[in-house]
Amino acid sequence: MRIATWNINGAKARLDGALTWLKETNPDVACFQEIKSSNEAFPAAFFEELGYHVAVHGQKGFNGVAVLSKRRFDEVVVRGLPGDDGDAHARYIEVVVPNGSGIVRIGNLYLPNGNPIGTDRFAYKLAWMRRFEARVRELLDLEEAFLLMGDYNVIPESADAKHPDAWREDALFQPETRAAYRALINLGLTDAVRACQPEAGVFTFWDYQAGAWQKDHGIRIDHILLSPQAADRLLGAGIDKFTRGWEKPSDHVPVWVELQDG
DNA sequence: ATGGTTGGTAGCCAA
Repeated sequence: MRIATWNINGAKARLDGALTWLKETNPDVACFQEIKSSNEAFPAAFFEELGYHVAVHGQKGFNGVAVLSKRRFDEVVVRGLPGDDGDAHARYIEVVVPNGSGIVRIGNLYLPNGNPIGTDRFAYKLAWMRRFEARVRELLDLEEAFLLMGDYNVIPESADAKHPDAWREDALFQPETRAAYRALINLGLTDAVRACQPEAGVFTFWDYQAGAWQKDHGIRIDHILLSPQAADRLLGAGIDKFTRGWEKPSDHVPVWVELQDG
């Protein structure tokens, strides 16, 4: 089964592009981030027409995540990242979908950007990452196949940026940010794209500004992390770079994995 | 060093 993630940067602005991409690549599951839409305003009916079941954790104007699945799923495990009842940002939704005779759990995340550094926004990013690690530890105890995918807003290594020095003062490339991400990997998760495309210069984001796309000034910040049981089933991973060249593109491109059916 | 662009929403914020 193909499972994909895409920061679409606005469900309304990207509706045509998202539908075109779904028809062209036909993922079994698609996770969207930055839908910038309430649950009510999310255009679920258009996706349902393509055969998807839809679960949304929306927020008007900012943030917001959604999961589309061709296989019917009953279980939305959580809406909103656990661990802080005072956090109103819609940045996490977790579902369980069928995979053959088994199941696969999918956490769809939109990790805080955290800029500028030295502000409460950066502190919020790091606190969010600590809460996320706590959730990952709970999931690992279940010893099941799960994927944690989305816009991590983390550049893991220098090889994940065309010009790493341009990001030295950025929240996405701070030592604390990278250490918090590394801590997740060190729990035993597999970075699917790293495993399948270990070369430098594989990017998922190009800024709208300053001709970043034309100059290939990209970064890799959208990731799919696999539990050991999911990694056992990994057949391939890739990036749909072609969408960045479309009319009215998102500044992010989709990332996907192919998993063996269970 | 600055400004460059896009999206959502209503005179700016977030990225």
